[in-house]
Amino acid sequence: MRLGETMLAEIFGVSRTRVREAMMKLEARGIVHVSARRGWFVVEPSADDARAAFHARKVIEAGMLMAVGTIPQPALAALRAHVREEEDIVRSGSVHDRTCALGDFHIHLADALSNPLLTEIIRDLTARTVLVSMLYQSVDDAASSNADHAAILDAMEAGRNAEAATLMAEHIGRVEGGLDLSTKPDPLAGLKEILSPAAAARPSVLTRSPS
Amino acid sequence: MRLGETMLAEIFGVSRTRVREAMMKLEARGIVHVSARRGWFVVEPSADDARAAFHARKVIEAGMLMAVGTIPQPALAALRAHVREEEDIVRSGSVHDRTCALGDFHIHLADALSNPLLTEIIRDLTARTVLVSMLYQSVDDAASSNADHAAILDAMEAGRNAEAATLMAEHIGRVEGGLDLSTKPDPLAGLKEILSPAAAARPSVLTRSPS
DNA sequence: TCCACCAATCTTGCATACAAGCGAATTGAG
DNA sequence: CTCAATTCGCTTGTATGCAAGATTGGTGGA
Repeated sequence: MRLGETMLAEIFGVSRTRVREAMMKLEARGIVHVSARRGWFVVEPSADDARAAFHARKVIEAGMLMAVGTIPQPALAALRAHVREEEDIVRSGSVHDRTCALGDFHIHLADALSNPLLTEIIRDLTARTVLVSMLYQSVDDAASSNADHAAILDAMEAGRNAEAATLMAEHIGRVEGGLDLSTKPDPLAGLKEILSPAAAARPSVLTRSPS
Repeated sequence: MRLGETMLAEIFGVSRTRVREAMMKLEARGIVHVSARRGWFVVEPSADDARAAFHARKVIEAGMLMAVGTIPQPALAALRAHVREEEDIVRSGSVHDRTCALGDFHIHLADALSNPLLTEIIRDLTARTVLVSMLYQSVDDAASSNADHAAILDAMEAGRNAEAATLMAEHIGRVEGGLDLSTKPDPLAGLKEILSPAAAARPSVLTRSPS
């Protein structure tokens, strides 16, 4: 999926300079990469890259849950509200909406439990794994993920943070397990929907750039 | 500490375009920031930023040790060699060499235990906390840090990963505790030495850019 | 008919030129 | 003497121009 500088410059009505800047920012976040004198491409993570991203998420998100002390009541309530909203979207939303809602849970969790720095790291890692899911034709068992989120939140509300951490690691492992990392990726499987203009009109914390 | 584009362009014999690109890469990694039409500056993390960076390191590095299974013998041997080298440098090296050697331990550890993605994240976070240490006049108890590293490695060699994780969290907490986060930072405390040409001649995994 | 080679075209990489804005120094008034 | 306002210079922000390289289409030969 090639992203030509000139093309993007025309689409957005800016000069190539600004397009290049934006691309290099995205490159630093691991979303696109540049092939010398050939152009910019949305990254197509290898199976190893995919495993690395899921492993990093397990380590960081479980570590975060282990490290946190008591969680403020309002934060728990906000997360519970998100999970409930998630449930609705899983039932009736589009693939894109489901993907965003499920990803947002992890980011909101990080935001509630930790600091902006870790949240940003988790945001980029989540975006990476979402990309992987698109590439490797995930089974996309959204209902199961939603149930996992609810269970994690249950443990947190009960003050069993260690259990929540274990559940989180298992949950991320389950998402990874739903992928077929043995076959070659299908380059354009679901990317078009994720990156479509219609999708851009419904922003998510996943696609929002760090402030 | 201002970094003029023109000045850097002359020093490195390239055009401002390339300097700007490099600066924006560094900005994405949280090393420098740009003030509109005033120039680029090495970041001066606030006390809150400093705490966030140490917290993130605790979560990630402890989480990594918790998640790892059995560690290959050669990796342990390499780490042991590093700790011994570290001991020599702590005894006889300059402040700069000590800082780099102590930081390198964490990066080599990540490299041995985990994947390139996590290693890169930890590298940037470590660079950030080193910057903080320079700014906030750390007590710089290098010998104590070296002993901590040895103890962490002891636990790993004995297969007590959970204990290693705890020790790591305590170690990072100790480094953080050695800082005086209540006073205003001294902008140029030790930065000049770290960023000096002489220092650049002795590269470290800390300063090396991600490949 | 198929393959190899060559040229034309398109793309990025990099430097330079111009515009816009912030800051410091100077000048004037109180 | 002090303080404020204005102007000048230096810095970044942005666009454009040119060169190097890769890809693709065409052509010639086997």
